[in-house]
Amino acid sequence: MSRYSATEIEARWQEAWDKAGIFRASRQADRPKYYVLEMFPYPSGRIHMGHVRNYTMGDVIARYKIATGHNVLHPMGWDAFGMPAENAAMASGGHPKDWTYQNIADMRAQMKPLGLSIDWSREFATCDPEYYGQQQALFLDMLDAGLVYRKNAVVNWDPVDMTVLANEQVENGRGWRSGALVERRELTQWFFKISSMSEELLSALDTLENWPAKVRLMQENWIGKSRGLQFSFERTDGGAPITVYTTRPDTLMGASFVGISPDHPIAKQLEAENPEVAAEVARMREGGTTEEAIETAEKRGYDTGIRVRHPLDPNWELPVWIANFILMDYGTGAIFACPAHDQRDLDFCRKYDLPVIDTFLDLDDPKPVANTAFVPPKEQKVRWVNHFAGLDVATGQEAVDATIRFAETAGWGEGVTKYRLRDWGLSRQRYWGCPIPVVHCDSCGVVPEKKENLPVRLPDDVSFDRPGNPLDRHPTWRDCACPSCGKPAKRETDTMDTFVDSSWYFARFTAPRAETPTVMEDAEYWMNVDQYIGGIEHAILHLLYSRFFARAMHITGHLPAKSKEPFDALFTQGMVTHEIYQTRDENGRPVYHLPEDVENGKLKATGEPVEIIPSAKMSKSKKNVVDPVSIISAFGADTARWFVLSDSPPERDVEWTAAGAEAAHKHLNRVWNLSDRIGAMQPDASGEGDEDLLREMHKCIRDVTNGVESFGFNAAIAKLYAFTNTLAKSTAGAAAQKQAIMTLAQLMSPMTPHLAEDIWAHQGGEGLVATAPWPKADPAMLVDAAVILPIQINGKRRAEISVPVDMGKAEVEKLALATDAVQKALNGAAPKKVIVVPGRIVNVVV
RNA sequence: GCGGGUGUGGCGGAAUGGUAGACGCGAGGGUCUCAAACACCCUUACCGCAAGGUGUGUCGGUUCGAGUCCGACCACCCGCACCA
Repeated sequence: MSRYSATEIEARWQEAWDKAGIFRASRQADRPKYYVLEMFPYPSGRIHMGHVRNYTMGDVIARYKIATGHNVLHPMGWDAFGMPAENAAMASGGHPKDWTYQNIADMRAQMKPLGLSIDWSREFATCDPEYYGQQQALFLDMLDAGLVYRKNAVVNWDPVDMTVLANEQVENGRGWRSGALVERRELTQWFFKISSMSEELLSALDTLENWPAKVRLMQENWIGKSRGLQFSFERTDGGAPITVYTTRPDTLMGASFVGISPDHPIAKQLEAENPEVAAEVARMREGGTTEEAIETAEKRGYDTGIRVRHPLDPNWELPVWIANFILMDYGTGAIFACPAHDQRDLDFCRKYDLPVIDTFLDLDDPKPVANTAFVPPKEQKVRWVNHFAGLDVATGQEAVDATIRFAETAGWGEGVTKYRLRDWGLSRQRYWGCPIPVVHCDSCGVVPEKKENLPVRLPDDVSFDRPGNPLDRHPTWRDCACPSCGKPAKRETDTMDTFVDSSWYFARFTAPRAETPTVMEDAEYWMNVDQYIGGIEHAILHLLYSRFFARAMHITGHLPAKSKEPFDALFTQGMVTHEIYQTRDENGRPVYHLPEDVENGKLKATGEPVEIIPSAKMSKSKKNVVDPVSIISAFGADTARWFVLSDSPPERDVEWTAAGAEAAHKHLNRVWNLSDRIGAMQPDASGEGDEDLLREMHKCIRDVTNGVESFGFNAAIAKLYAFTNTLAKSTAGAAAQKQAIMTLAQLMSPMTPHLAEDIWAHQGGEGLVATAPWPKADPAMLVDAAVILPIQINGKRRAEISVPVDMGKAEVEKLALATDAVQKALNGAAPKKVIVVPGRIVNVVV
């Protein structure tokens, strides 16, 4: 008898797959294709358990699809541009390129032992000139198509990273990577016209049926479509009218004041002229922009002294206030406040003693607003106090529509649809990114580089001893000839946001070595991604940008029309979490400890007890990390794969526990021993219960297949556990047991491919289990001859009977009524009602 | 504040409106062993000696029957842009 040695068999089978080339994808018109993709990693240098979980899920799908006859594309690459490489270069003096490629080599070496069914021949990194050169070509095509433009813009400047951040990359007023307070600066920037597709990107969300509803909703909110009324208030001093946008124009008769943002041109003008305003506005701008700060921040306002006329009553004058809760970059940066129906406005008016006017009342409880604004859902009917368009009882939505029509007819306002989505600023003042392929010429202006000169390569001879962009201070790289007039000119030194790199890599995988961004035949064949898998953290940015890019690539002829939505199905997996072990230093500050240094709640080294903090996402700072490499060397890849799939539903977080990992390993050992035992049986040995075993086997095929198809990996694994237990206890003959163990190996092969392969070979299976056709459940074997029916009395289970599966309702009822429990409950009386659900249950109502 | 999600044993979690707690962990008991480890077997929602009763966050409702459907509420988690 031999022993299960994961290290030995895993290396052997990986070599066998490699040799057979079974994961190499090529176009085959006669087979259905399947493209499965996991979000590609940033090459940090170390894989973590989150990667293992992400790639294992994709691998299960990929291997299952291979077994069901699909031509599978399952590629892998590296999201390799970005600031950590520059940070590392600044910290330790190396070159971002060397750092990145070394990390890629390290990570690839850590990933390969996982035994993933990846077509490594398609691998690329976004920092390969062959990739970013094609990205530059795409950029030029998009420029041609009017999808890229330059404008002066106030940008978020990160003073630590010395770079511009997209609005979306600013978190609570701080840079999302550096955490530094963001400053506002004006620069000329390149923008993608993503806002030109707002409506399209919004309405197409409805077609993404196989995306999580949550992600679609997040994108919907991000695009932020609203319908409202735009109109102007005339100033009594004859100054330029103040234009406001409102989604509740129906409350105009409840207007209390006009509010403008501290960044509104009028506020800025007053700020420049009047020191008192300047001081007040400065106070409004300070204070955190965090949720908490905003929640607790007091409403602040300043009466400008400006007065405006109400559009419906020239004698009605409203004051104009600067208010800290009005944002300049939404709508027009000016509003009218209706305190009766907006809590913010109400708080403000109570503070500054401004009037509160009810415009509509609750039908059931028509009392005036006191200190809580009356804000019913827009679908709720309310009674109007004084509606200029003559409404009496109507919903808010009806009133909004009526008001817009009224204003348009009267000519003092217009209905406007606005989107919150803003254009995507892509310029970054960084070295380690894709150079923007344009040239600045004194005579010709901004000139696109010629395609034959692509890629515009990053120079290698750069240093990072000073902050800022080394391309700016490079002695020769900037100098070039103008592509248009040939005179000396300067290259653009900005590089692209790394979100550009990840916005089309999925398309590049279909033709990774092509001399054009894509090849239409390959894109036609392989696109779309049938199943995309990744973290929820990319719900908005990456996925929205990719949707935009896919459309842009269609417009520029790089993708077929069907790829406008590039990801047919999306799955967002949960995180891997772990308990946190903490002690405190002499100053009471927390000190964290790696799980491998802790045993039974004590530090291995000193015996000091640790405080155990409930599980959280694995993070280096909390040291609650488990290194996949050490798990693989201790237990093997199959154990790690099995465990990350087994304990929780894939969309939820899974808690890594040492006990769980050991249990997974024990189980795989048990399966291996089982195969060993069955292999040693006399081939013609007969036994008891062949049919029972095979029936269970077919049920297991059905359940595991359903589980894999529906991302119920944990449920599929539970069924595999149960069937293994059944097989271990079976006394069936050798032939049945052999069939059972081989089927078990096949069903396990997407999750634990190496072990499955070894068992398959041990049992004399033909070829590789990786390419063996997926087993089919025989419907006839799924139906049991007899079924146990629970008997309920008034909905409570009291007894059970065993009946043939095809027994008629009347007969079942007779048997049920004859049971002791029912007889006792009836006590001679007739039942009020008997419900018989065939094959399920009998309920007797007494 | 707005939007979304989740609440089931000691723990992770199963359950097309039909036997709540599959499967795993942990725990307890046993076999083997000089002993331990490994392995294997049994038990394990709670209360109760038992009969029996109670149980899926809380309260109500629909139903022959509710973890599942409906209403209100509570708690926790996630996202967000005070979005007019």
